[in-house]
Amino acid sequence: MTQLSAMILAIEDETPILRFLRAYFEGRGFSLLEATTGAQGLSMAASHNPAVILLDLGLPDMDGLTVLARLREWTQTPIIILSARGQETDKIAGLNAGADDYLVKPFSVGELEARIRVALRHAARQGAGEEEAVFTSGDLRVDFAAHKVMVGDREAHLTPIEFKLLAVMARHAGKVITQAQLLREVWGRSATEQGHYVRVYVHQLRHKIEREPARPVHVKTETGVGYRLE
Amino acid sequence: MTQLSAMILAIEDETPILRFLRAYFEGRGFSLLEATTGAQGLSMAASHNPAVILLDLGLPDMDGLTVLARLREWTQTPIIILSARGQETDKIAGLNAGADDYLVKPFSVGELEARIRVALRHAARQGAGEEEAVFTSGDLRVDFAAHKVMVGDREAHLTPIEFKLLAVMARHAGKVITQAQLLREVWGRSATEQGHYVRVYVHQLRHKIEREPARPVHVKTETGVGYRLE
DNA sequence: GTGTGTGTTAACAAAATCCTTACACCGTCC
DNA sequence: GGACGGTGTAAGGATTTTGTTAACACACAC
Repeated sequence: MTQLSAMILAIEDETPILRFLRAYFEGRGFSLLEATTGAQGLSMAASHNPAVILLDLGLPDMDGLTVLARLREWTQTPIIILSARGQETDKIAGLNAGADDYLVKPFSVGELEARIRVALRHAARQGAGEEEAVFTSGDLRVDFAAHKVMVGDREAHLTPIEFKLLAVMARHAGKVITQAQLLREVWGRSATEQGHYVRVYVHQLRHKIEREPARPVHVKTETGVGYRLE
Repeated sequence: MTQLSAMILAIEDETPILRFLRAYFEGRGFSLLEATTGAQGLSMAASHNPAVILLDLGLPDMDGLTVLARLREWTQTPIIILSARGQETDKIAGLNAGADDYLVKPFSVGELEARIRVALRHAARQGAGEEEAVFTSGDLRVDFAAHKVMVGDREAHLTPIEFKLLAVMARHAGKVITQAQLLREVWGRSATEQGHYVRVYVHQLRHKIEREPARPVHVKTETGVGYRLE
C-alpha cells in the first residue's frame, strides 16, 4: 500500500555504492535519501523520518555502532547494516546493538531489496493497530474499520453514502460543514449543483441514528450555513 | 523477560544439525523443539506455539516454501530459513514468501542466535497481537493449521479457495474487507478485475458454513463496501 | 477413459441503494 | 397575513450491486 514511495535513508560514504543504490531503487517505488557522514545521517534520520535506514559501518567521522546506538535512543525505524566486515563477531555485535539485519559487502542488491521489504512488513504490522478508528458521542458509536454504527446497543445499518456523510461530519465533529463541502466530499467534485441531495440524505441518516429524527441530537442544522455533528 | 525460555521450533531433517542446535541452545535460555518433516512441523507449530521457527527448505516430504506458505496462512511467528541453497534468487523467493530471515548453511550458530534475538525483539515489540491457530465464533470453528472447519460438530469440507477466503476474513474478523482486497489476497495481485469470483465463492462458502445460507450469520455483506466475518 | 471434484465464466434474478420529484413545513421580512 | 428562501419529508422508478444457477474446462485418481 504505502510502500509505493517508501523512503530509504542510506548513510554511506562510498559514492559508487550510493550511485548504485540510487540507480536501482529509483523507479521501483522507493525514494532514496543520502547521507555521507554519521552526523549528517543522524540529523537526516530525525528530520525526514525514513521508513528504513541503511547504515554503513565504515563512516569517516564516527564509529558505525555509535551511530546505531544514537539512533536507537529515539527511534525504532528498521536499520540494516551494510558492512565490509563479515566476521561472525562483527555481525553479532551489530545485531545485538539494535540492527535489524546485516549484509556483508559486496551484497546483492536484489537481496537487499527483499530484506528491506521484510523490514517494511514488520513496520507496517506494528503500525496497524494504532489507529482507533472509532468515533463516539453520547449513544452514538461509529466504527470505521468495521463499517458499523451503533445507536445505544442497537445496530444502525447505513448505506455507503449515508456512512460517508456521517464519516465526513465525524471528521469535523463539532464544527459546521457547509452543504457544498459535504457535496464535494461525499458525491465528488462534479456534483456542486445538487444541493438537495444533502437534505435528502441527512434526513435518512437522522432516521437511522436519532431517537427522535424530528428533534435531532447528533446531526444539528445551522440554518443558512450547513450541518454540525455534536 | 520471557526470553528466559523462548521456545524454538526447528523443522529440519538432518539429525547432525539438530544435535548441534540442541547442544548450543540448551542451557542458554532456549528450549528446542524438533520436527523432521514438514507435516510434523506444521502440527507442532500449531500445538506448541513456538516463539521462533527455524525452517530447513530441504525437507523430505514437502517443499519448504509450501510449508512456509501454510504457516503464514495463520501465524506471524518469526520464521528463519536455514538452507543449503545460497543463490540470490533462492533468498529473495524465501524472504518474499514471508520468511523473516535467511541463513545459508553452513551458518555460524552465534550469528543464528543473534538473528533469533532480533526476531524475538520484533515479536516482543508487537506484543499485544495475540495469535490463535484456531478461530471460533458461535458454532463456527476454523483450525488454520489443520485446514479444518467445523460447523457445530459437523465438519465442513472446504476447497482450497473457499478456505483461503474464509481465512482472510477470519484474520480481519469484525472488520469489513473489500472485494478488491479479497481478490488480491486469495487470487493474487493479478486478478483485480474479476469481482464476481468473490460473489460466487462467498455463495458457496455460505452454503457450507451457514445454517441458513440465505440469511447469513457469519459472513455478512456490506453492500457497496465488502464483506465482514462476525 | 471415465468419473469426481474444483475452478472459471456467463447469464439472469433479486435486493439494495441511489436519484429524482413533489410537496409540506418553518421561520423571516414585507 | 402572505410571499419567500431555506429546510424537512415521503415515495417510486432507475440504477447499481449482489445472489444464484448452470454450463463448461481442467486436473487428478482410479
